[in-house]
Amino acid sequence: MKPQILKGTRDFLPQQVYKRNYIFDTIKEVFQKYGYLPIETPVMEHLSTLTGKYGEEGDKLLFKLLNNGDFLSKADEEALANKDSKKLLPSISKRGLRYDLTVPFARFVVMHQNEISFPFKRYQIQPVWRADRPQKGRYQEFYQCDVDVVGSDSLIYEAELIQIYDEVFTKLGLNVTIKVNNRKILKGIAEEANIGDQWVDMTVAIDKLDKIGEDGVKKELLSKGISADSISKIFALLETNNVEELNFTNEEGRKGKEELLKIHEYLDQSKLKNEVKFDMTLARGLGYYTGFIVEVSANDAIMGSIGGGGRYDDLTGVFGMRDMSGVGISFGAARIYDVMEELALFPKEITESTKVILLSFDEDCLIHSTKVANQLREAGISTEVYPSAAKMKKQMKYANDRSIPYVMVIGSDEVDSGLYKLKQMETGDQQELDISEIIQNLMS
RNA sequence: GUGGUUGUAGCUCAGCUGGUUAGAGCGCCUGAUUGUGGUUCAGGAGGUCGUGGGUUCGAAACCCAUCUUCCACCCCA
Repeated sequence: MKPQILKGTRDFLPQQVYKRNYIFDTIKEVFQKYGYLPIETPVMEHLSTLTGKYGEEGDKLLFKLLNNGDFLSKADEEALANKDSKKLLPSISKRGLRYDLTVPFARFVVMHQNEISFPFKRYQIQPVWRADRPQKGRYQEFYQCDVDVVGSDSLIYEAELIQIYDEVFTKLGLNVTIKVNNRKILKGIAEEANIGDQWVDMTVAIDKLDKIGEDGVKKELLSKGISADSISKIFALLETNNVEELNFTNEEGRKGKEELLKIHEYLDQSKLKNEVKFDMTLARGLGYYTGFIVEVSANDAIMGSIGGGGRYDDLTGVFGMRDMSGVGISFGAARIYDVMEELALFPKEITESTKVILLSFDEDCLIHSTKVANQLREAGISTEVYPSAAKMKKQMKYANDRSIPYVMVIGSDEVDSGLYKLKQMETGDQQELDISEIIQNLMS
């Protein structure tokens, strides 16, 4: 049998796991500093929990799990006979893999509302699955790192989350641009152009501005039945780069403008290292965002967004809990990884595990090595023993290949004298020291 | 889901319009060096040409299917 891995999924080698953990650890450290609490949810959910939350496209990208047991005997016979997959589905699949962390979180909040205090600040780092066609930086299985707050509509959290983005990416050594906008502004623009009911169409179109250009967007808007008059009004408003200069005659737009200004006021109290840019063409797909929206892209690499989020006024509504406003952001760990790899931003130390390895000349020395190794481990030093008295060249090569920074060579002379040779692999320097000196050396 | 693209040694790739025994570089193994890795030199191992079918006297090459890679769209982290 030929070993194979599913498309869009990957194995992780030790070095890669170290690097990924470095990203996770950095993110967690910042999350915790702002008082966010960790939770986890199952990889599987009721299919009904997931469907209908991500739009029609999203439903297609959900991984569905076939029911266990004799699923065919319970299948919808009519749908089966007609080969109507869509109709057949509910009768043969009741479970699906989670598509993101936000919807399971909404379910979590409703189910545990009496066990948590609001505003509830949580973070969650777990894999999600999408049956998308894979490309570079796009996988079928990938980790998301989400931070959300539910139970408060205070704009302080919008500012806080931007600050978290800034802090995490600064720590990782990535230069990023944090683009912000507000769905209410987009609605406001649509209303100014008298196409309030078509604001979603408009939003989808202008989101593509940097991709298909002004003419492309105009064409798409026309095809949606939006008048040339409305289109010129929309573009007149989009010219504005400064939030303050935006003048709305409708309530929705004014509200969006006020919110953004307030967020900036809060942000003025912190010193951000990265640019926060108001971008009216930022739309973001997910249907449930209602106010603030944000997206992060790396400045020094060509990659889609490496993070995004926004506010959703009524996420828990579908689960029967009203008036629960939430705001959250997500970090795309796999893409951050790819960008950091491309820019060689991972510190060298993070992939180091074993600090020293003991090499022995014969079986007696090997026994002595295990004793020395235990002394080192007791001192908290990560130590390995080469498992046989193979040729020194072979043992050395192993240490070299594993990038173990120090080796100790144990022969009969060393066993007798209690003085061991400690060799630093990078420089090739070798010193003769006793065990306590070696411990001292390796601890520093 | 639509259109395109890719797959040959562990890795990166060459292999002419179908024609003997499928190559290179790097890596790997052994030795030069029986108490010391990285450099050098010598030798060696390693391939169902993604998989299944078809065309042909003959297929890595042509055709079909399928899986995979990457790209554009859609959407998104």
